Amino acid sequence: MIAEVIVDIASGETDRVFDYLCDDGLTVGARVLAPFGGRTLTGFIIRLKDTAAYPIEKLKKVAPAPDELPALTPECVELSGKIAKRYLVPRALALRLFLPAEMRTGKVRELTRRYATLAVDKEQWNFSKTAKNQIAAAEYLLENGKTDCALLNKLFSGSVAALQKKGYITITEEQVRRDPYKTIEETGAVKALTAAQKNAVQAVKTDERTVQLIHGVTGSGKTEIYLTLIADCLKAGKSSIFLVPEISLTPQMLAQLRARFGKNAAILHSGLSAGERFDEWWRLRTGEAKIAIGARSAVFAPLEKLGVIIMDEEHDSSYASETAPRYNTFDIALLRAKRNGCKLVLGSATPSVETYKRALEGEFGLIKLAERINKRPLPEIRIVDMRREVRRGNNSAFSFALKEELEQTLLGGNQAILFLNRRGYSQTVICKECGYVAKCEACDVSLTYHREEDCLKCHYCGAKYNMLSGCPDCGSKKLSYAGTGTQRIVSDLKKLYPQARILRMDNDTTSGKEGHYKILKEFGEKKADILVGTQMIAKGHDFPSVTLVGILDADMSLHFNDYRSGERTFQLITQVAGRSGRAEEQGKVVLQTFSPENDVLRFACEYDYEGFYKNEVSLRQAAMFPPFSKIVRVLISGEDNKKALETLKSVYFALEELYRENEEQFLFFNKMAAPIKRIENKHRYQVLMRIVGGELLPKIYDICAGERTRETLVSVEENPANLS
DNA sequence: AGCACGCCGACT
DNA sequence: GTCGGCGTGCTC
Repeated sequence: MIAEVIVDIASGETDRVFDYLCDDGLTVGARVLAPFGGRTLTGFIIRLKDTAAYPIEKLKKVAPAPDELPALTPECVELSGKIAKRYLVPRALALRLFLPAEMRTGKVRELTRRYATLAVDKEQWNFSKTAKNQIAAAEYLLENGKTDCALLNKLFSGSVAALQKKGYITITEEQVRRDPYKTIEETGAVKALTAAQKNAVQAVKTDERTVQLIHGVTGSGKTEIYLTLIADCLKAGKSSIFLVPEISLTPQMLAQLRARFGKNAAILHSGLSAGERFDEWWRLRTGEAKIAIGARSAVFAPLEKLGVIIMDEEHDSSYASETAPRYNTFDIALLRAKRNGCKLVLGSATPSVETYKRALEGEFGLIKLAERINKRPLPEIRIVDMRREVRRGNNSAFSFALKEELEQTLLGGNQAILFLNRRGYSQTVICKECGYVAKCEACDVSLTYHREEDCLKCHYCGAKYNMLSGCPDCGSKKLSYAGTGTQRIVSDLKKLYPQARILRMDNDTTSGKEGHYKILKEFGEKKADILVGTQMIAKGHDFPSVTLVGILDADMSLHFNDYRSGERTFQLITQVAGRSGRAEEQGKVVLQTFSPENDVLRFACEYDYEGFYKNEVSLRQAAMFPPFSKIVRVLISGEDNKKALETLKSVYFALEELYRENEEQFLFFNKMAAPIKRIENKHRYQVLMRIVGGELLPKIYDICAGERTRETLVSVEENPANLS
């Protein structure tokens, strides 16, 4: 047999099929050891055939890798091809997505355990009278049968070796899976579904459209719908993928899944040890577990016969990959759903504008859950005008109203969360007196302050503006272009409330994966009164004692230099508000802003998604931003600046031809340095386009695929989540 | 990605 | 005269 093999080297030069001889019995998707230019590499069989295009006498032979099954399913192999093409990455890189990283390094192996079985009948026993432990161990084996050697040694102080030496027992080795759930308490019984939930389940199953969007307010019981869908698949012998945002993989959720599905569920998350992740992956691959739960990478779970794919919190930005291949979880999920003939269920209280539009237009099924399960009202959101605070002489980060509420909360023995919205390094210029925000004249997107050039830039068209010396609207000199950090907030709070216990959670305080969890746990155990943090505290845990949420600077998100800033802000406020008042007591939210009249904030305060959507969609249409157009960014990066520039020029000229021929489909077309000019010593340039209609995209991909060189990377992104 | 092959400057 | 710099090409 001849095997087409992709060698596991992520480079353009080796990114092609190599033919090898192979023994029968090897299948597509199997990992192999391939002799390649003097060394031996791991490779993947992507096709089997009888004849080779390459001279047959020059073919070398692959050896099978020691896997218990072919590492990849045929579906994975197929999908990797599409991913490589779509995201312009070497096939090897696309294939790697489907394997746990641990498998490539080879450092982690299957765990085996030794078991002892009695080999001699009791009549033939001939122990010395002093060997009390050996006799006891033998008796134990007689009674209990096959026993773990480690246990036997523990019970009868190291008698295994002696028994083995004398031939009384035989030792067998068996593979065991590591158990990552030791610390998870199983809670949460199966709850009866409400009529609305039953209808939703039914609608998902009967509607013929592949994608189904469940739009349900916070607390409308979406999780129970997901679990029912998964349980039904399991009954039918089918598997499921349950995708959740990065941090939402909370202990509560894990406990529920564990209680409901036991060992049928495999959890893939970053908190697992390498060995655990490896074993969980294999449990899915062998079919021991039929449910994969995890963040975006779980969309690559090696499951066959998929019955449903669920994407909870569909709008969450963590579903977009930030490293090559920069895939969109939704796109991959849709490919898999179509190929498996199963449903892709999206769920959110605040769907992304794009998704909701497609649902309204009938492309996706739309299921609405308007009522909360417990019928309790959502917390009241109170807008505080920070301009007035400044005029009244309050220059601190806390409004009078917030301070009042904080005092009430502390007095009542409850907890508060203060939310600070600092995003990356981007800085927006805002007038502290009138709320004016510097925006691009051409794009209607907030400008970003660049310190090194002391200027303002638009990240969508590259336009440069001089830094303002005062507010163009009111003339005030009180311009602010830096948000207050969490550290500063905490020290101010300590001065205000010396007796309060305060926890801080941001990138600095949460070292490692355990960091988040530890801080949240402490707060959950009421070891602190106030939690101060960035967006990472917006999702996740339920804190029953939290009755106050303060959003300190809603503007930071509102005026972020992204056309989706309104959408993000609405989502954020809804999510953060959901943290307040989870138990008996009614929760409150104080929202501080310099733009209190802003539509997005108004709609968010009333939990009016429909209103927000209508408003947002008309804005997007007027400005011709997605979903009415597509932003396409071609990013060119390379260590050698000269070569990167050469590639940029070459890409630009090739694309320019396309632009000239189809000018009516382009709203914008230009080349520029990327907003972050260098990352990891790689110089970055981009060609930015805004196009209407989808016909040009494949051509853009084709052009860019041909421009990849040895030293420069070319990637294409559609509606990138950020333009850094 | 690596490794070999191959063509030009500073040394025992 | 050689040792070694890393530019270019190849790996089934």
